[in-house]
Amino acid sequence: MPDAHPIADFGAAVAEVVRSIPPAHAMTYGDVAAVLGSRASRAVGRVLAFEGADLPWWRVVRAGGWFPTGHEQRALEHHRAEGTPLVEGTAGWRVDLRRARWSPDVEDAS
DNA sequence: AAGTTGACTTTCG
DNA sequence: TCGAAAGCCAACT
Repeated sequence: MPDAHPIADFGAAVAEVVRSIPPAHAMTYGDVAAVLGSRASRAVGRVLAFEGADLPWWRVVRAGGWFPTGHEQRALEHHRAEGTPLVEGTAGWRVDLRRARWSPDVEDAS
């Protein structure tokens, strides 16, 4: 698996996974953590808060498809622009994980 | 070295 | 079905 930069930190691994998410798709924090072999969903959020400046963090959502706390509006704008399947709920808009959920190990086998 | 925090998840009431 | 509590992992103090 060719990678331009050395990956040795949890944050770097999270960054790679998030970047591997194609448009119109999304993953949950738990899924990303599972890909890394851990359940550190919280640590994933922490990484996105720091590295997310250059990452499509809006493609990573909470369990159920809702956007991260405090960034719902920001993520919503991105998803509307990307064309991610959204569903309207009483609490607002959420990602339709039934269609948008995606795993990096399915198509990105390199 | 030990305790607290956090862009979370899951289970029990 | 909805709400609160405990659980987990990694980073920071």
